[in-house]
Amino acid sequence: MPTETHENPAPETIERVVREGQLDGAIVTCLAACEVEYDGRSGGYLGPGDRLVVAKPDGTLLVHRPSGHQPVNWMPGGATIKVEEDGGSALLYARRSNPNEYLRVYLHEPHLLTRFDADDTATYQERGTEAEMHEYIEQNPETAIEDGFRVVEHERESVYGYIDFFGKDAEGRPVVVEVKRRQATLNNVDQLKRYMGLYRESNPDVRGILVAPSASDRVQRALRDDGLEFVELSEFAVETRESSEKTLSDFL
Amino acid sequence: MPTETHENPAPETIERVVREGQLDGAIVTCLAACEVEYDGRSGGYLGPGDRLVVAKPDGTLLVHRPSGHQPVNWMPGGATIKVEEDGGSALLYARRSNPNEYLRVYLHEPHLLTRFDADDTATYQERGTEAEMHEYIEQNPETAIEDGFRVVEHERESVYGYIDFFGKDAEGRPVVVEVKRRQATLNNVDQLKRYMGLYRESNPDVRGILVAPSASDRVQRALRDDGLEFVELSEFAVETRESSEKTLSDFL
DNA sequence: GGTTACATGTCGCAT
DNA sequence: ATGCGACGTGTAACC
Repeated sequence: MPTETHENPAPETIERVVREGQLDGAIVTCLAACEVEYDGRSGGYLGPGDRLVVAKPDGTLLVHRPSGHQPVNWMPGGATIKVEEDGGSALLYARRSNPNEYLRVYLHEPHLLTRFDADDTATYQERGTEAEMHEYIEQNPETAIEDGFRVVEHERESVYGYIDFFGKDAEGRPVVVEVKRRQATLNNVDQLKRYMGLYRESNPDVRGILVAPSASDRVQRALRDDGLEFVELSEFAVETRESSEKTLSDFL
Repeated sequence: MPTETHENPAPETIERVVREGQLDGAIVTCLAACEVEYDGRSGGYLGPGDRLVVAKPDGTLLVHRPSGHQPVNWMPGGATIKVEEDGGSALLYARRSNPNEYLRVYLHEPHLLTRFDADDTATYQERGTEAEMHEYIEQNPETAIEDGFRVVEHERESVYGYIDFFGKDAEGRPVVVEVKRRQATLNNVDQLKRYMGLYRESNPDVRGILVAPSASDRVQRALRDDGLEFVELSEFAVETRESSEKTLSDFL
């Protein structure tokens, strides 16, 4: 049994289990009434309440409330986690530098402490990233962008940042392409405009294309107003994707 | 005791505890060897391994590996969580629409199942947000920005969104101020440029200032290239903030 | 370690 | 519901 549980653990038990867990590579969780205090890039205080506290062996510390996707407080991996005594109860204390931050969890009523010697070597396989879109464009430039388009350079570095694709159209005009995997935003238009600034001065003929599965009217209008273009790559839209209810075997 | 634990729970137990937890507002966690499958905005597959699975009563489902701040897979709040039977073992199934997504967690070896009737009504109190920086600028415009600067309008609404500060300099020229609480990015430059576009047409004299604790050379150059300015507000840099090691009493 | 840009970002707010 | 910007964003890639 790779798990270990302690009901209503004493402060010394919490101290020992957390310390050993950090050393042995085990996940330690605590279901507890607690109070939380954070200071660093920002600062915050959370009054008493019941939460799930998770201490991972890489120094990650999470405090989860009964609702919400995100932890209300946390410390990213790399922090050092310790347990101190605070007036008869245990205090989880995580600290890191760069930036200098700390998180304190006062475990007023630790109901359940668990240790899990988790062994997890699998690598996560991901689909549908922007990288896949890039690959598709690189291998099907004419289908993806337009007839006669060819890629000259992928991920071109410039003074203003990285350009997704730099290419030429059928008539030899230079084309700057910015790719987004989600519906395009005004920020994305700005980003393309920023890159355009590099080329328009020396060559007013340069074209700029924003490639995305969709774009709002406002974005499409902003593009037109600046002489830029939008190419809809609907193959990568989420909505239109068949929700095929794959089963596990499809992934193997 | 607001917690309940089940060692090596049977699929029916998992089904019951998760279902009841969702109804009663309890956090249910499971330490288990599992396999995970996700499809929606992106897609992914994670082979067998030991993880911490958390089901919150608001529909949040989290799968945490032994390291890393973020869950490897998740479903945000609002999803419906169910447990199905899959060849003798339990399958946690979360689904939501808009966007259409699902997450499946095949609990091959559920070591420990816990239920926590968490009662958490405290509100999180935050300090050090961008709002504080705005307050500082509003109350110390000349120290923060430059001699003779005065705020005409805070959070001015424009066609393109809200401008942090609209003001006048010592010579009466209009000034658009964009405030960032972290090191400025190229995106922030873009944003300021977008706002500037509104005013430059009618008044080419208008100045644009990006205020942030720091900015890279490239960002400063991008600003200069567009006739914009950078003001370093180092008072709000995290590094220089004294890490004063407050205690709990300081917050009360 | 710094800079840059992506992310299943999530979250909150305003239309 | 959708659009838009902030976030203690985290995270990887590149230098």
